[in-house]
Amino acid sequence: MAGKIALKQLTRSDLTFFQHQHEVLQAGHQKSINLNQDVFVGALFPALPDTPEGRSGYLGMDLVLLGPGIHTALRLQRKIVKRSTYKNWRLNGELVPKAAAGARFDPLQPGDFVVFDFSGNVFPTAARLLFVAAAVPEDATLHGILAERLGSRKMIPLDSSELGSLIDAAALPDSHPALEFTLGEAIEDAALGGVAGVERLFRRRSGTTMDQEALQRARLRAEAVGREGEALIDGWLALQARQGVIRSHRWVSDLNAVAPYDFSVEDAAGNTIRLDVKSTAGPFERTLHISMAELQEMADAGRRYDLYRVYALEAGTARLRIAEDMAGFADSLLHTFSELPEGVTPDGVSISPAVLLFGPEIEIRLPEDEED
DNA sequence: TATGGAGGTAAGGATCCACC
DNA sequence: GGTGGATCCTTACCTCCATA
Repeated sequence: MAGKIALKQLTRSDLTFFQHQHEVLQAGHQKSINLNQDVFVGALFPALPDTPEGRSGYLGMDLVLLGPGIHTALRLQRKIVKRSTYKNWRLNGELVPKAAAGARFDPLQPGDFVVFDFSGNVFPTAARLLFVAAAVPEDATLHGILAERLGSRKMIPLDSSELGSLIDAAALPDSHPALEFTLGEAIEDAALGGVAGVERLFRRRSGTTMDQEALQRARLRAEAVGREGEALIDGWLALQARQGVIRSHRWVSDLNAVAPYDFSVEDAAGNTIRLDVKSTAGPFERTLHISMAELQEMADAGRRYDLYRVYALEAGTARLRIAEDMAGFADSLLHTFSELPEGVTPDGVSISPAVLLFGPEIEIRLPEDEED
């Protein structure tokens, strides 16, 4: 996940977000977690006040709650609101009921931590929340490290690499949900069949039931991202056709899921180009995977085959870089594979985008009527 | 040191819903 | 329909801190 990350120390009133603490702490009627202005808007979403969503003061939100300690993810729908009279945005809506959460959040006390990982570039559309409680033995080391990092401040932004370093330093047990933050890229890679991701997970994790759940979530997410990326390119190509940049296009994989390419495009000169879309919500550099069938199709010298790298993908927006005419590259790989012993055939390859010749970045932002 | 902005807390009003 | 409790939302006020 290419998230915007923040670390916050929980106050008494923040903990009223949970039914148990709301009853026990008697910390007022507020049922929300305060999102400090300087971090939530200033550091993470500076353009938010200028968006219709920001002006509406209402952001619907899918939440995945992780921790404290070792628990499976709890999914909820809540909202982040800011009325005109509010000073801060607040994660609000409804407290987390005991019926849904059991006793897992009961150990949380004022002074404990929550790590927010928001999805969304301009405004948040979803978030993962990792709760870290001093009273939970599995969290104790990480709690100390986060306390030292936060110092006297109440809420700070973090980048993913720094969060990864903090979590690594805590030497958490293999099944701790915080590892989803450091191993998210590896999980996505493994879900797509990447060898590097599998190796990294194998080194760090021990195949618990939580791993299966995380992997399944990553697989479903990767599929959804792939589909969303193709839909976005479909809309973008339609726009290109209307502007006369291309004559027409056809979304082939929408009709035939096993097709070795995603789109067939007729350019302005009437040439047919096949193209495959590789999408990620993460950064451009994330490893991409090409199947053997796609490689063979690429190597067909009679027709141009382009690779579309869609990244930083989120609702209706993404960035795109295009590697044109992959035939030579695919041909060289297939030549290498021909040296393998008879009866041995690779299923596909994992490729760092750095080894391909990509064109400049194109920002894709479709008008609302182009989405879907 | 004064001031203003932001964070945290708590009081009270509005609304919903179960029960009679 | 009336009543009362639970829940949710709004707002006021206190405290802290950065800045001039």
